[in-house]
Amino acid sequence: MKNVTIKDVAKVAGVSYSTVSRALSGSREISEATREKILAVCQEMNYTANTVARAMVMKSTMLLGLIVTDINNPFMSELAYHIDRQTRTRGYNIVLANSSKDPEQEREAFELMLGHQVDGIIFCPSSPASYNMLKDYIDRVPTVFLGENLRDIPQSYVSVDNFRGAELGTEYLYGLGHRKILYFGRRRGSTTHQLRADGYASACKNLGITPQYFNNTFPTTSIKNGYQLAKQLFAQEGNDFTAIFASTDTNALGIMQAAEELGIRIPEDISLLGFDNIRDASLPRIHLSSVEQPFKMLASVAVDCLLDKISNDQAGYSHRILYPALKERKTTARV
Amino acid sequence: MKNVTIKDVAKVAGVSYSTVSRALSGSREISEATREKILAVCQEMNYTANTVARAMVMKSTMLLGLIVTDINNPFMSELAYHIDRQTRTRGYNIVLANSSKDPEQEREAFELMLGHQVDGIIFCPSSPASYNMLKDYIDRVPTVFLGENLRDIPQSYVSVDNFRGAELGTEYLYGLGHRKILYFGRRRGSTTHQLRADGYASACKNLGITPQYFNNTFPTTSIKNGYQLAKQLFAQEGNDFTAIFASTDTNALGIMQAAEELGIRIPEDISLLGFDNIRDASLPRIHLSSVEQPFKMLASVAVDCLLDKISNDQAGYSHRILYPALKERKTTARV
DNA sequence: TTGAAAGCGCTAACAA
DNA sequence: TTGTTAGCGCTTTCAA
Repeated sequence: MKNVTIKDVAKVAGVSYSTVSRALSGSREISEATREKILAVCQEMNYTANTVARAMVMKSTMLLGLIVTDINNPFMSELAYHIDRQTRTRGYNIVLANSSKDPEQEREAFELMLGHQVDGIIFCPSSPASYNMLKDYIDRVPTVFLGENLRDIPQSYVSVDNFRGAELGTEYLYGLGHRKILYFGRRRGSTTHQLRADGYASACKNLGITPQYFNNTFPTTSIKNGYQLAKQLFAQEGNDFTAIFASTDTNALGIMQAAEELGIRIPEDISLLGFDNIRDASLPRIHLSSVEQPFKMLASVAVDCLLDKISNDQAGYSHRILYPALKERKTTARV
Repeated sequence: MKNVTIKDVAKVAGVSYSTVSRALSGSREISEATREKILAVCQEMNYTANTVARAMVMKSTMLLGLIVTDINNPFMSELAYHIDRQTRTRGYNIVLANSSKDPEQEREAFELMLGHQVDGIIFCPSSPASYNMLKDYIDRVPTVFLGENLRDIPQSYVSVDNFRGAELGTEYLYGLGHRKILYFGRRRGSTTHQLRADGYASACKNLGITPQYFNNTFPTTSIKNGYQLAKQLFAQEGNDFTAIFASTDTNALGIMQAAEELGIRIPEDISLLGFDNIRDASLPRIHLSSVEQPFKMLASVAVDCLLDKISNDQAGYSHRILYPALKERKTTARV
């Protein structure tokens, strides 16, 4: 399985190997005749340029690292898909790593990416705490954080406007006639979640309604956790709400599952609104209304931001906050 | 952002750079004292070995290509997750590419992977036709096909036993009392789909029931296509079945959507069985019964198979066919 | 046990 | 327009 190199091509074409390099790189300092001859030989010999060797001298691998918590998570695979599309058209390839939300694995992933000399990293952190832990790495390679709002951290990140999204959702529910809205899944240790809870609180205040919270006691958010939480919620006395605003779609799905078991009808008995608009939300029978993260846009802004950083070392950093939109489906109804 | 190299370390440690290399590679021809000193310096200087340079001389990048049709597809992201886990523990990283089921993009992906000198490729082809089209590439790099059964093609692949899976599903439905079972989504151009349809036919024959088919006229399988097909199915005259066996879960989801619109109740009016057991099948309100692909096992067998091939060029090829299992949920009921 | 030097496949500066 | 050569960061003989 010996690969054919530029030297093999040169030998066959009867030129020096730097001439072959020129032909391949589209240099103008070469005659049209030689170029064509060389290109023909390349074709014939099935020559594929060795990007690794090129990387050594160019100091660019055309590889971008993508560190996600879990590619299996629809939120992440949605982003990954768009990131791959965006970068491929610009000649970059993606090196993927899952962190499983484990800081140690995040560190490992960075280490690996650096070893592979990726030109930059798109990093979906497991929590804002990742920033401090990985600061040293981030100084060594252009990095943009994606998905998590890191507030005033001096690094580039792109995120949806979580505060505004929560306001939007609350206002929407209010518009449907709901006055008793429970915010489900407030969680510590995540700026994103903090902002969402704050947005909800702010909207409640403006609307003149009383905020109610049911907190997420788990360190992460998943359907399963949402389900267990929801069971607790529904089991407790004195509930008084007509709508639930779930902090994430996965939480909302957990609520649906609990409601289903308990015979609580959605939206007849309570309305349910999610946040993220993951693919699952649009599935038949689910039809989850949700505050939408503009995945494609998030991906493309993150990619642009990273490539900017790569081509211009001194560019500083930027925080790009995108607007969410409301996706109305069938889990929300007028009171 | 200049990276520290082995030479920088050597200078600080006061040794030659080949000594540093030895310390790092765990060579025994070095004194314990020097090794420790060097390792300490590496630590202190934040040295990360340049895998690219190492790859040049070792002729191994420790990179594996993963070509999927679409990482956004739960079937694929499921596999990708497990593949990443499996390979990471063995020191490999994943370069990801989406083909969008487009043969031209598959070719491009191979070209890119070869350029990056990946040590091997796990390839989830869009169709069996991919094999012929990409034969030349496959000769140049260890490759294993995943997900699609390529029958007697002289290349390694790992796949579930689609024939047996379809038999299993049919038998299960029969056991529930169903005698009129419609096979939904038979499609040309995919061995996988052919085998599933054949397995169904075989089971029908053994069971003494009459097979009924509703063909997929689209070139691909998706919820949307399944939905459109199902609308056609339900609109036609003379339907006579109590259960539908969908060729894939995505098709089944499409059927659910159509049934929902039309007020057809599942499983009260008809039972519905899927194939693949993608993550969506287990969602609340969906509860799709399905023939399960053992994703984790598929991934780990594919990884083993590929690493085998990489370490032993002459290993020939192998076809690994895994057993499916039946996952019973709530879309299937006794007649 | 350590150092010197060749070479992996390529690009780019310099010569011709 | 083309060829020669140095060198990217590393591993690995071969000498010392």
